[in-house]
Amino acid sequence: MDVTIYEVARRAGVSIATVSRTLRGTGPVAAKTREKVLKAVEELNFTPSRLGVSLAEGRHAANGVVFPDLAGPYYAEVLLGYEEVASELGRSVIILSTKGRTRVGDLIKDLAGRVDGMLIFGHTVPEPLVAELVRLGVRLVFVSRDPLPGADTLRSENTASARALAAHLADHGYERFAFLGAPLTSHDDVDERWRGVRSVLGGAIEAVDTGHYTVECGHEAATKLLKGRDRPRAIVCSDDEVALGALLAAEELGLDVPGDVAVTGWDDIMAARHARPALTTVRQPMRELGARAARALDELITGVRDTPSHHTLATAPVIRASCGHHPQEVRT
Amino acid sequence: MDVTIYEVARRAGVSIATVSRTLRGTGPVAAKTREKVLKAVEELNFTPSRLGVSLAEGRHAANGVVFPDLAGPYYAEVLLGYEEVASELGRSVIILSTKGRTRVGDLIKDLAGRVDGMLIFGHTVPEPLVAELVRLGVRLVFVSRDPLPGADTLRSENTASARALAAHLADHGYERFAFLGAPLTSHDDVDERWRGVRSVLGGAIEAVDTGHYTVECGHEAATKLLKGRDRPRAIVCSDDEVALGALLAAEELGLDVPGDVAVTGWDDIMAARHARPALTTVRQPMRELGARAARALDELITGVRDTPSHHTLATAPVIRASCGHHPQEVRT
DNA sequence: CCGCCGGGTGAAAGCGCTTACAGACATGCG
DNA sequence: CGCATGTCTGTAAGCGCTTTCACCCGGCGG
Repeated sequence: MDVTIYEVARRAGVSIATVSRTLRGTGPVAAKTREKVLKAVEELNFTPSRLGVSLAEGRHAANGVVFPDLAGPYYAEVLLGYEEVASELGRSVIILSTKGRTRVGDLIKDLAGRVDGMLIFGHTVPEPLVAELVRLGVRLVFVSRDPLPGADTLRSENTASARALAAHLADHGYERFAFLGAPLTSHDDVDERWRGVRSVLGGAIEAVDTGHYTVECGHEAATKLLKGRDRPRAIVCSDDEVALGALLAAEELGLDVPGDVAVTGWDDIMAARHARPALTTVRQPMRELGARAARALDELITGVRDTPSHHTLATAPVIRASCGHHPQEVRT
Repeated sequence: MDVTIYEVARRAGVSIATVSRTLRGTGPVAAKTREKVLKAVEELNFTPSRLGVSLAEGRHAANGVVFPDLAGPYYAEVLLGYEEVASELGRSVIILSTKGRTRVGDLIKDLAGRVDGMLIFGHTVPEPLVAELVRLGVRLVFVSRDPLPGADTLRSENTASARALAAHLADHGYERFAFLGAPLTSHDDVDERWRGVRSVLGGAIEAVDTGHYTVECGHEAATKLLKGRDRPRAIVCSDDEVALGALLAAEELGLDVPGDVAVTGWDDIMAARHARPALTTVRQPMRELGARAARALDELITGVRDTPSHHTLATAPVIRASCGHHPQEVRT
């Protein structure tokens, strides 16, 4: 990777400008000259240095993606959708996970210096830093957070599906519910889900904090909940991983799902379909979320659009076995 | 992001060389000068352009990761382990998925121009291109492929664990087995698993091709297999996703697992533990695979080591419910 | 009092490319 | 035949940084 445009030019007997023009198709080049250049390029196996190109062009042709973790399938799926489109658009994707990182600010700033724009998940980045990035003119797209000025936001619908899910559970005839989720403080997806559910179930549902959205935390919180008196008849979980933890807890306690207690998740990750029993959840178009984010970012970078856009993608409940018995078996 | 080192120098009343020296701590700088420079940096909120630094330094401080897909949890996990260490070592990671891509060669070459080295999964990249990359002097680490000259390889153990798994199944008293996997042609992980299993079970096991390592392919192949006459008593799957497909197939056909047919997977992905029934599988240290790869690549790049190394990480069967009934319940 | 040494600094040469600008050379027209 | 008009090509100025080299200057030993 250390043959430069100068060597090509020398070998072809032309100037580096001509080589550049030939390769990029900018400006006129005589057919004979082009041929000579291409031949030299071929022989030397020349690939323009990305660094040189970027420096001269003043753009990176790369995007960043910032996420808290890749452990669950959610981020991986969105990332995948993103990468596919970004690559199509000729941009590389640089990833940055913030989990367990100290000095996230520095990492983000370094990243900002390597890309033309970035996708940031939810509230991964502290608000002041977000403001600074916006001020610096970094093109930003946020996935799954509430709209903010100066950047695109993209998320999937929560409230309506939460209502639909709650209504479905109510139809099963249950009367006491619990909502298992992480801190319900910030304006994030889970908060909206909680509010959607509560708007239907009202005082019949109580919120329980799990700390994090993981199987372990769900397991722990559910165990406590199910062991206690006044065990809820149905547990609505903030996401699938917490729900899987709840399922495990019920199993260990010898409780039948959905006979003794119903459980629902959110996201429809791979494991949901295969769980014991199959998990009723809400499907998020994760890959499309990523794909749309990539296109949005591209618009921002190329300047096709300069006013922030805020979109919400539709979601839908996926009714499986964990929420209760259904007359005719539904299979997904 | 457009304040340059020149502006800082002007504001601090020094030359750009001094600014650079101050910031990088290379060369002597008088305390008073340093202070002036730092003050100017602070006021202008200066961050050195990554492009400029890289061009001058002749290195990218970035690594690439090439994988076929991020759909399953396997790649995501390895990637996560990789990113964590790479970031610790001050390197960004650029991802490239080859799934459904045409002109993979160009993509890889472009990537090669953006990084100091890369991690490539298995046989994602066509062999001639691998050779070219090696020839070009790109630092390479391959994960889960057989050793090749000129690059590091890192994989997890297959044969011994496959034998152990097969022995365990034999202990259950089964006599007819099937191996469900993708084309057993290349020298890859699955091939080793197959040979390990067969070395124990001999003629009692037959291989069935699934085409791809996906739930759908596993489902399809297993359905055919289980519907046919001479249904095997146990199905050893090439990986967890195929196994999940097999589990689904058995369920649909009204067959009890492990009562009517036993099923095992490989990888111990998240869904394995939660499957109906919990899936017996082999645990691969996915995250560690990634972490080790990152360190190996770093050694290659920094020049600490220049001879390729080839390592194999240990794996172990995880016995759960899908392989048969066990006297005392094992829970993981 | 002289010469040396070394800390501190700046000028300038890259790093590999793109592109504005200008020059060279044909060609076509009046 | 002269000139305008193109077409093609080369020169050189960046892009933002690192680093070598040379230089200046004060302090020290001789």
